[in-house]
Amino acid sequence: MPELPEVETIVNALKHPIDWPFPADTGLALQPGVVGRRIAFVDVLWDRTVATPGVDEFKSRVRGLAICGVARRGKFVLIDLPPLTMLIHLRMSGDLRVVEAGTPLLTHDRLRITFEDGAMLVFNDTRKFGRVWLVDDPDEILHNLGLDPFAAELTPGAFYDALHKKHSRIKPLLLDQRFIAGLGNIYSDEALFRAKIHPLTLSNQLTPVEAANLLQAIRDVLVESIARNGSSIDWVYRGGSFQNHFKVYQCTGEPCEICGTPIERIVLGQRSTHFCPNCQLLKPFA
DNA sequence: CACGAGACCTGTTCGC
DNA sequence: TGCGAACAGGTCTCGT
Repeated sequence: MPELPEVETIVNALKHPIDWPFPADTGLALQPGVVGRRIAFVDVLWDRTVATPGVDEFKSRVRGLAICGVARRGKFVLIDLPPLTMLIHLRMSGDLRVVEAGTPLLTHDRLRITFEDGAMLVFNDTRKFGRVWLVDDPDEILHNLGLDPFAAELTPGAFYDALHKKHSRIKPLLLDQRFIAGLGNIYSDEALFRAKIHPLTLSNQLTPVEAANLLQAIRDVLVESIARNGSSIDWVYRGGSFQNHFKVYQCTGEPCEICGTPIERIVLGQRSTHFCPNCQLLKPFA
């Protein structure tokens, strides 16, 4: 489920007061958080979930550490465990939940952290793409990430300059986490639609006004999604509702909300790409 | 440097 | 009904 709004929603939930009661279901919004809890032990149910260090060292190094904070960087969840940092990437199907003592494991649980008070933080990941790192310095893992879309340094001018240093089609470029950190397939398509930019447009063909519009569209769509706890699709359900506000993503064949033209789907960089062929005209290559 | 293909995984949905 | 193909929120690596 994880693009920036979904990760942000999960991180916000992990920051909840730890004395909140556990809800009857596994709903995200009402679960207690983890900040302040101390780790008793860790169960690794799928070894490859642990990216670094080795499973045994991972387990021994986190034992006894207390969580002092939780944050997001791009699509990474950062768990501050002085003197270490745990990083979690949910990839395609990862999910985190906090459960009370005695709660049984679910089918696709891959890693479980049990705290001294009995509560548990569980990483569930159907497709096994998700990874967890334990490092001294988070920059070991994050050093290649681009700016966060909300970073103050990412001014319209800076965004325009970055676009013009590249000669890439804009859609795959937005998915490149080294270029900008946090966008995925949904929000790239939705932002390009809002900015009326064709996904095949070359990045260095965008004008300053188009660049500014695109940056604003990215921020707008992310803010709106975060306000709705992100998007929930198919069997990966987190209680978000932004999927009800998609304008193009998975709307192939449906009329464009602006002009009525059927939304088209193409494959770009091996990812489904959705756009309105009338609102998002492709400029002739210069 | 830019891009496409293949890997890594499991599950659901679609088409015949 | 059955069965294989296509597809799914991500990212890495390799070859051209």
